[in-house]
Amino acid sequence: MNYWLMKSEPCTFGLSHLQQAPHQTSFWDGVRNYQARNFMRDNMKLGDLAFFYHSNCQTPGIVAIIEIDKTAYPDATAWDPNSKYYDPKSTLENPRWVGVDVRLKQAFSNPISLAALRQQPALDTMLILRRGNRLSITPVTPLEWETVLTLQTEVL
DNA sequence: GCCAACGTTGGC
DNA sequence: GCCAACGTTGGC
Repeated sequence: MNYWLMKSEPCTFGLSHLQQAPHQTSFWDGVRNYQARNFMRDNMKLGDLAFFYHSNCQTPGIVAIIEIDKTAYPDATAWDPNSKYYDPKSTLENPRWVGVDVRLKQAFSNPISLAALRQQPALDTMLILRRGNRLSITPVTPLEWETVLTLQTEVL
């Protein structure tokens, strides 16, 4: 099993959207970066766990744990001319972009802020904390995963 | 709103 | 294949 961190702007798709989705499950669409796509397409397995990270908002940070509910399949928003994710180079025969289904596993009652993550020396290696990193999907090591969990004081 | 850092594009 | 220009990201 693998661990991941998946980043989203809460005004576009945040924890509240996922909580209100049927079965608290949603297609993770709109990824338009090849490296992030390759992680989803090639490495994400059913049952993998990911941190749900809110970016570009008042308090950036990890707000929940989500689980990969369905492995990668074509992202239909790339075919929709009315979508802001439209990409004319993605065809039905040769889809360029993919997404996965994610299911909410645990919403943190106390989200772990970016500032709190930065205070942890053990998390220096986390890609999300690396200077200039912009990848919306990044792998997380088991050690990093456990370290983040220890910061989550609220148990259930 | 600012700006550093990065990815993508396209001319050559 | 190089690289300048441009667009985007995202913390602050």
